[in-house]
Amino acid sequence: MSTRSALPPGNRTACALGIPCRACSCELRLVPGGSKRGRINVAPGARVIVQGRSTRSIYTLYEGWAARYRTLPDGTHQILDILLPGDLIGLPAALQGGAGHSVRTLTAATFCVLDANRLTALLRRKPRLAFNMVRARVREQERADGWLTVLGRMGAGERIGYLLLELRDRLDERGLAKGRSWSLPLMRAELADTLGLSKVHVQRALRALRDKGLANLEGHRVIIPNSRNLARFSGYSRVHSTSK
Amino acid sequence: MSTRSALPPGNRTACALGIPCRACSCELRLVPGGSKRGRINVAPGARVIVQGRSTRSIYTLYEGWAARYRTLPDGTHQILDILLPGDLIGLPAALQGGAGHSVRTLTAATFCVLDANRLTALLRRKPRLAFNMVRARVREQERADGWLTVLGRMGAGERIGYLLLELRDRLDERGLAKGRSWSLPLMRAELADTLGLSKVHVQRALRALRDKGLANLEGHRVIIPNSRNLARFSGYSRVHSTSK
DNA sequence: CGTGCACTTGAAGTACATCAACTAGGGTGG
DNA sequence: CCACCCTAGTTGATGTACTTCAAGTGCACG
Repeated sequence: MSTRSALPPGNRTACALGIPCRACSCELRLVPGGSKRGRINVAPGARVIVQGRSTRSIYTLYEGWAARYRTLPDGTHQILDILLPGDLIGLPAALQGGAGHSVRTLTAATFCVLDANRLTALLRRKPRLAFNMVRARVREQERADGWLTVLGRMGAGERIGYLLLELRDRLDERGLAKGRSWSLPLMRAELADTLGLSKVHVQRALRALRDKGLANLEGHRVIIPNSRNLARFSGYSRVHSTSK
Repeated sequence: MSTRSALPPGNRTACALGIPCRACSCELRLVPGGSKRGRINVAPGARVIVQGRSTRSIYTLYEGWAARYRTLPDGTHQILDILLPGDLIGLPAALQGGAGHSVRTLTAATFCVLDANRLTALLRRKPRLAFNMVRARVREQERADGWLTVLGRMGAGERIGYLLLELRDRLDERGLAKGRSWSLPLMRAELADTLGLSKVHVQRALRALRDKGLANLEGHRVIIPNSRNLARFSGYSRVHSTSK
């Protein structure tokens, strides 16, 4: 657990609820009537949210990586989003009594647990909090729009480049980017399920990217020699984090 | 304009803001400090929101169809969503000072215009309104998740079936579905841009669907002989509208 | 020292895109 | 009225990006 980096204290931009944080990204104790329940540690591969089931808790990811995904009738998966420290988890499962997706950890992880009822009550009473959450949801939709475009219109190499650059920027916003080489705890199959490709073809596209000198993924270590080149190639452009 | 159907008065489920409606789906005059500005009529093909530009207004579509889409550097398009009467338009352009997409009308259309500043002020003061909007955004994300899965994992025929069924259900929620035959004001090129396919291949997949007796799209008239069959084929399942 | 799993590479099939030709309405000017 | 064009739709032929099946490698763990 110590090798993975948790969200640095005091990071507001990454906080899913837009609330000033001290000890942790979801420090709801700072809010009157706060609803924090505590933290839980979870092994890699554990399912935190199960497709179709409702929950009485909402989570924020504090440390480690997770994936939000949908399982199809034929048993295949589509990963809808890679979740990083600071991300909010379980809003639909709590608000709508069941989500159309599951969430499972990709690494060992720590979650902050919030009481769903108390959070929704809080949302009703605190317009500022709800407003921040609307803004956060709008921003998430913009990100989803990007992925719709990627899956609808781009080839395998572009998809991989887009994913790598977006992950790097999201890590960077959270103060978790180390430089031009960083660790990506995703297996080939999980990359494939994210990108809408087969495992085999992900492999070939990775090799092509390496041959072109655009990106290098050996083992689980990412090296992007020139991110501007890769951005141009893959059509990625950073979306500014809504300041404040 | 008279042939297109507007949102029936009093329809709450389809109201983008979750507010009881009387004369119109976005009747913000019912809310204290309401921010309605009036309506505008727009010709088919007009751009209401332009990618990258901010707006001082937010809109709801009152009558007609529109498309939310992203333009790529090479000039191609990806349609991110088909907008129907009752849908909210321009939240990112107003809240974030610029959206990553454009919106253009597919038919002649009428929009209700809201003042963005006054709406955001309202959101800050009225937690109930903001809470409703969070719920609406969460539901929209679930819908976007479905499309991510469709584009990532499904073939051409399934994509078309999914689109037709989802549109029918969304029209139905709004009281605009007429029966088993209805009008779809989308050209082949727009279908292609929605589905992440080429115009030509959309054509072939349509023919295959007709040959299988699953769906019939002649001109701009849709006939689905047995929607359960089509739903099974295309992996579509209706998401219940959040009651209340 | 096998046994299993992630990864890698090769060969063959399929679903899609692209290019190109043709058809059918719908408007316009003569 | 017809000759004209313009655009949306349709169909055929060919190319390509991706999938699937299959075999083999390297490493971790008993």
